[in-house]
Amino acid sequence: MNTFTEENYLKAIFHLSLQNEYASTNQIASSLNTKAASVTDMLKKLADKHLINYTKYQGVTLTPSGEKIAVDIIRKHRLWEYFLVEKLNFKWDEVHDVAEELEHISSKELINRLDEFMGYPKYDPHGDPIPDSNGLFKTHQLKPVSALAINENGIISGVRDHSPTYLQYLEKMHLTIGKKITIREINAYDHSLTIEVNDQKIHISREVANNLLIAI
Amino acid sequence: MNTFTEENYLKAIFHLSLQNEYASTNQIASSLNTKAASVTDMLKKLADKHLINYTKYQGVTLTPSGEKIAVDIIRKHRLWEYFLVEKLNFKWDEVHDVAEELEHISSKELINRLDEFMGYPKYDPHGDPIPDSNGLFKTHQLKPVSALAINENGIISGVRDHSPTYLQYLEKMHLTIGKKITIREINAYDHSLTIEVNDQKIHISREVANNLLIAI
DNA sequence: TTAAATTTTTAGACTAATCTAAATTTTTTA
DNA sequence: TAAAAAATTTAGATTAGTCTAAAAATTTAA
Repeated sequence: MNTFTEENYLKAIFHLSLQNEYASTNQIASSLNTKAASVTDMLKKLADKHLINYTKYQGVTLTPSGEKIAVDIIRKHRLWEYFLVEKLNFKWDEVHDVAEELEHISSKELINRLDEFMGYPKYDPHGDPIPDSNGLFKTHQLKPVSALAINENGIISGVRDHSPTYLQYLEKMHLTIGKKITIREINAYDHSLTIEVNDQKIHISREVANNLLIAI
Repeated sequence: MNTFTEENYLKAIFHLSLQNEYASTNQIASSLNTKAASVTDMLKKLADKHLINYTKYQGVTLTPSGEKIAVDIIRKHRLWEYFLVEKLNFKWDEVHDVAEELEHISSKELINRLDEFMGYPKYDPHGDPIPDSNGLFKTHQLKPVSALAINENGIISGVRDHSPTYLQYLEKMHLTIGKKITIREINAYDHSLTIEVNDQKIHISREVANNLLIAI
């Protein structure tokens, strides 16, 4: 079994590798709020355990066994988030920190029964796909709202920013997972948008549109 | 916030103090599967934090703030056990180890919502009382089945041994929480008993009867 | 009531994870 | 393409929790 800290490193490397194909020491340090020197130490340890591919100064990728552990943690994180929202009435902006703790509970039996209890959900409250017990999950194709043209429409299916402030803002604007939106106007100067949701026109900035994702 | 280890020490001291009024270094060591020297170190640390009353060589008791933390952990442990059995269909002999992990999840919000979700249960699957969010709980009066006389009856309300083997045995004999039993025969030689449950006579040893508790 | 047995504490060491400061390597840029 | 900047690693400490072995205190029992 691995420590919580090792699990957090593997998870961070997994997420960073999705964007960049490999993770650098500084990226890992900043995503874990730690220092580069601490990261180097841990990378050596994870490499000794054959969980990452590591060459000094060259960044790291996960080995298959490292990836398995990371995906397992992500499965647990997302299932717990679903549980918190669907069963305990948490808001989608309140679940992250609690799930960060719950994801380290080790029992496989627990997580599989929780999955069953909830009816094998496919997506968490933020639209992120939940890996099944074999670690398999669809990476559904998404694009930002800012990539849509006038009069195009789409279903809100994910977010690129998981911060409470952003999620609270979306909630207030009724821009939640599953909602259908249509682009009505695009401001040529600042790229802000007027969009239609629930038959109402609302105005959102480019920044907001960039972080809001639509199913392709 | 305290570490998992500190929480486990406080919980162990709480449980030992119920039986003995104070906890000794060796008792703590054996209940935590660690060595006396390690316990002494930790006792100093907990005393510095004013969570225990500690005088060298004299054993320890919890201070009010130490007890509050211990009761909080016990509340979480028992609520999670209830959840595992009632919602996720775990057996009563399968929940202990998972609850040992879950009890350290820190969110108060989580545990209070879980409590609400389950309808504020008063007892866990083994009959132990669940403290409420203020740390209050009834210590209901219980006595072992071995203290009953012939033809006396009672409702099974708790166990003194929480080991999986014992719980599995009780389950097999239908000696579960809430069942009504009547004493029919007491063997003068080995103090084993013939008791009636579900209109069936079964035979149990003195040891089994000693660890099975009846409401007074 | 003193010697033996038991319990507890101290001393000193080890591991995991972290840090700062300094050294080294890689990347950028002029 | 060499000097400057940035990124990364090494060196040496620190903290939490643990251990073994030895010393000290308490309890038991002859």
